[in-house]
Amino acid sequence: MSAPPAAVVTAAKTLVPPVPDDPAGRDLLARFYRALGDPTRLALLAFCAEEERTGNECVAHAGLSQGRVSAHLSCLVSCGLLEVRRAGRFAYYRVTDRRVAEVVRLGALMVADHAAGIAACTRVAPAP
Amino acid sequence: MSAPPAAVVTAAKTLVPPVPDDPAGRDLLARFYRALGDPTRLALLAFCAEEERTGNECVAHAGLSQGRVSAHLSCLVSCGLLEVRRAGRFAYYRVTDRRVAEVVRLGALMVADHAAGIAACTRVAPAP
DNA sequence: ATAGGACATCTTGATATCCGGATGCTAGCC
DNA sequence: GGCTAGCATCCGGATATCAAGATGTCCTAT
Repeated sequence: MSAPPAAVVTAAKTLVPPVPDDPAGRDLLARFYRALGDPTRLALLAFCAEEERTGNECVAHAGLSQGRVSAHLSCLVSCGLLEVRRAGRFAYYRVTDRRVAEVVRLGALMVADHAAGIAACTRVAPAP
Repeated sequence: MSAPPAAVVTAAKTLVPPVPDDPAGRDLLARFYRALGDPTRLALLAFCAEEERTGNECVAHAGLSQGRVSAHLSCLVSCGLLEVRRAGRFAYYRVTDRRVAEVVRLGALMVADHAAGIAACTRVAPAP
């Protein structure tokens, strides 16, 4: 009798990264989700998913101060959720990674099923 | 010529919820991702994905105070990421929704591609 | 009935994150 | 050269979230 197909098992483990075992890896993953955990950034993601947008367009759409929107956009870019293209004095932002839409789609589906509980979750502190 | 298949389009919109237009909906979605945005909760999710775990087992695994771990577990339950089964004085926690694993898998994939940027992202404030 | 274990909740600090507004930097126009 | 527009970054101030430790509640065993 032959040994089990170890190579396949190894490949599966590599292709499907679980929650990391090391604290540093978990912290990175948590940071990634926190980048998605702000309503303004979600609105900007949706806005830049439709088509390429300039910084000023994003400011107008978000309705916040220019400095704050710029910081949000920088966050989204460095976390890999948004891409930026520089041309002259303009910056064009856009969603290019299909996985972003997938993550948002799954999140929206789960929120639809648990809206009441999520709204009630204070995450640790009681309501004032 | 006939009208476009409006029914299909409507169905698609319903089946694939995008980022909500209303601020309240976006806030709910953001809250959901923030539930995933903590290293301790991610560790608990992974722990309870393997098999059913009691509260005390979770406390031992997380290495935090019992009260804190209980609050984290409550958060995960009310956000639909974890399910709880009560039996006597014990509480058994478990991941049952396949979408949880999907969201985590996608997040881990994106983190693998943007680890450096995520680690550098301060989300708004400069490094101390 | 009483004692002890398993969970949930409350209180009190310490941090992280958010915000508007001011300041700085570079590109394009007169 | 001098000016203005588009972005990025810095500066406090307000709020949300996290953590430990104490306290309360319910269940089980003696």
